[in-house]
Amino acid sequence: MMTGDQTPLARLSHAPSWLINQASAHSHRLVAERFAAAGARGHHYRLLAALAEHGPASQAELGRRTGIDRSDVVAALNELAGKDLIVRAPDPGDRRRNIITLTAEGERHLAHLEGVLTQIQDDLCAPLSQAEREELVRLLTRVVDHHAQARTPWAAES
Amino acid sequence: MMTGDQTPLARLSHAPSWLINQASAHSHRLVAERFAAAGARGHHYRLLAALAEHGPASQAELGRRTGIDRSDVVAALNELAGKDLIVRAPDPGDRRRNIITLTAEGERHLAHLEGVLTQIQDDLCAPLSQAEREELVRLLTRVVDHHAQARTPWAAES
DNA sequence: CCTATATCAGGCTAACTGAAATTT
DNA sequence: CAAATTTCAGTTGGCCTGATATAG
Repeated sequence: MMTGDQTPLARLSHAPSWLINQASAHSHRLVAERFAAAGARGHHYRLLAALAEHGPASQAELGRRTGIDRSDVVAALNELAGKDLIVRAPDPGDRRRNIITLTAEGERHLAHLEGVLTQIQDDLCAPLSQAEREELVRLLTRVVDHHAQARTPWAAES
Repeated sequence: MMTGDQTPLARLSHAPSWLINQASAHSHRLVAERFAAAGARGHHYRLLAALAEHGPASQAELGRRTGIDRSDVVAALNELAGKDLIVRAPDPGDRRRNIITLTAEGERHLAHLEGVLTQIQDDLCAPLSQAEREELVRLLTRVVDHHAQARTPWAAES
């Protein structure tokens, strides 16, 4: 005892990069826990959502849409295919590619995960008002877009 | 060709948890790159900063201050001790503990890392005005505090 | 010849768990 | 006895590189 001083670092705790990392750690834990309870993991949701939103695609396309690395796309799709949530089929028009398609079961699973994610957002942003949540989204979007653009010049805006 | 659709997911891209993770990934990469160039890593800075700010402490105390896991504190302190940036000494008043102290070289190294971190913050928040940066810090602080408190009730406010 | 795709093998950091030995 | 501290061994997820075979 005699410590008593458990306040997090004063200077560090005002640093955006520290705050973002801390917030990310909490978000990450929430996502991991809740998705694990639903039998999924972060990458699974991203891939299913990308398929639902923009339709069937090659694996490379999915990687671009979701920001998931090509290697991890392969592994995650293996798991999703093992649960019959997606189907891999060769592209007749370009035999290098696999066309990935959502199955009916994949759509059901995705719908379930959407609900889980909504709850996660709500818990994560619990201390913020609706207006503040929107402001947070707006600010983070600017930051993320700025750096995403710097890293992937091919992803130029429309 | 014919893909053209490289827009990130519309729904997902408005989700706070996704944005926070993306922002964290960018921040993480910046920190890793810049700190690696300075011969350090994320945990090193946090530990050195905690020592500078609140003075010498046991390893468990450092873990609480910085949010770094007990196991990782051990490993990071080993590396810092190997560079003579900190000193481990047994606590005469409680022989379970090590008292960790910054060396003069550790203070110099920390000062250097502070500069590196300042630059990182600036690059990370480049697209935001000063007022927006403060707002971002304010919002994230609320979120982080809320979840930190839920997880570590021992860290009650003063 | 150069590029794109899918795949595999593996590295690295961060977050974490479990267990042990020691001390309080 | 229970609890705290340090330490080690090991897992997991996410991000990443490099190499390969195949196809455009």
